[in-house]
Amino acid sequence: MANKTHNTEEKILEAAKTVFHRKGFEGARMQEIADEAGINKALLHYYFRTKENLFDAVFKAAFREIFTKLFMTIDADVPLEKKLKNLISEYIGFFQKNSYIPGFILTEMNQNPEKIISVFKSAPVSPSMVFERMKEFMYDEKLEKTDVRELFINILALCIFPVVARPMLQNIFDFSDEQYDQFIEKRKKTIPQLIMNTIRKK
Amino acid sequence: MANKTHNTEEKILEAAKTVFHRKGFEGARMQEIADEAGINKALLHYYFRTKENLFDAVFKAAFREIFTKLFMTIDADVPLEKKLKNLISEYIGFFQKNSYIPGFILTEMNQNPEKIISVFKSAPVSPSMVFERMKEFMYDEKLEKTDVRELFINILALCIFPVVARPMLQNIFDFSDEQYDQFIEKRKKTIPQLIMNTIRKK
DNA sequence: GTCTATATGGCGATAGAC
DNA sequence: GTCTATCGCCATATAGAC
Repeated sequence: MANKTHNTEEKILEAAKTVFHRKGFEGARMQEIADEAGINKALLHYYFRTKENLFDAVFKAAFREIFTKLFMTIDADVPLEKKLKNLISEYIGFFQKNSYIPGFILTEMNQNPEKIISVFKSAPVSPSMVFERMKEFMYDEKLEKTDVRELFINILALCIFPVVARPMLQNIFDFSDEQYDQFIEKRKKTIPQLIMNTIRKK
Repeated sequence: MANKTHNTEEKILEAAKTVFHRKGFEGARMQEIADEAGINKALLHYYFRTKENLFDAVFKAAFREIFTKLFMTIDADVPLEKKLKNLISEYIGFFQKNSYIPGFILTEMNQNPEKIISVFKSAPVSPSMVFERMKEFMYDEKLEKTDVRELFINILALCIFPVVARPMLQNIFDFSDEQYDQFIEKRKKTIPQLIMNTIRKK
């Protein structure tokens, strides 16, 4: 007979994910997480002992998710232009399904940088690995002299900002949810074009 | 003899700005704000009654600051290419001096979108005014067929993301504070080039 | 207007029964 | 493993003297 450890633990993590993503560490309430999971508050502490432990688990998962995705797409064996297109398109697609993750990471990064950086260093897939992999790949191609760091940041900025600033931007443009989704969808094509413009052999 | 209302009120606002920018609404403590202002906790409530009132004042100020800056630069009477260059360069310069503001706005926007949107609507300088002004201006020029909304978002993304994601990026690239500042400085030139590439008559 | 002292409530965490 | 009840603390907010 299987005990209920895994079931309950996963329910808790799922609930914690929802609440932490929406409210951040300081804003989240253990009671709210318990309600979301359909269990008692004491049980949260039985499984994770402290709010901080629970948060760490959620943050690490979010972090792994977003950078594993980046890594996989960069590592595929296809030509540069195609790869950039895939990278950007799949990355944006990922955000459409996981729109809370980027804001969550940026928020906690700004409010507790030291702690968050320690997560970077211990992570199995680190941002710097992703960046190094990208650098290697870029040097293999004959391209316009390009600062790869700048390229890296530009791609992330163009993909992530529209997701994170969505409440503001949607309001400015007076877009419905559907219209904004379509707008993002269109960027899967326009961002690769914009990026290729900056690195293509003249 | 002037009473001390304005002096004290300004001291409080200045202190609250510092603490809220660093910790966000939930993370900030009234005691910490009082200490920062060199006054007593009870006095905060005498002037602003609730933490929320105090926060609103700070948020509105941050909001006004960032969009007034955008508006001013867009509204200057110079040719397009020059204007874009100024806009981006001055906007980035503004962030170098006010690096907490973008992260602060994004954080609170993600954690309480409804409330934040109400600030947008009541603000004297609204983001949509800035956007409309930019749109008018773009149509006066003969340019590559361009979605002005997309252009607007791209500029904001490229300027703001490196500031907001600084803790992560600085860690990835293993940059010192000075090196990262230089890196941002360089973007005052490269971002306008990149943007002009996308809209210049072919 | 500014302070000290205190009320009030909520939150993370634990004790202990089942 | 899961629950109810409760502790102890800390944060916002108020009362009231000066």
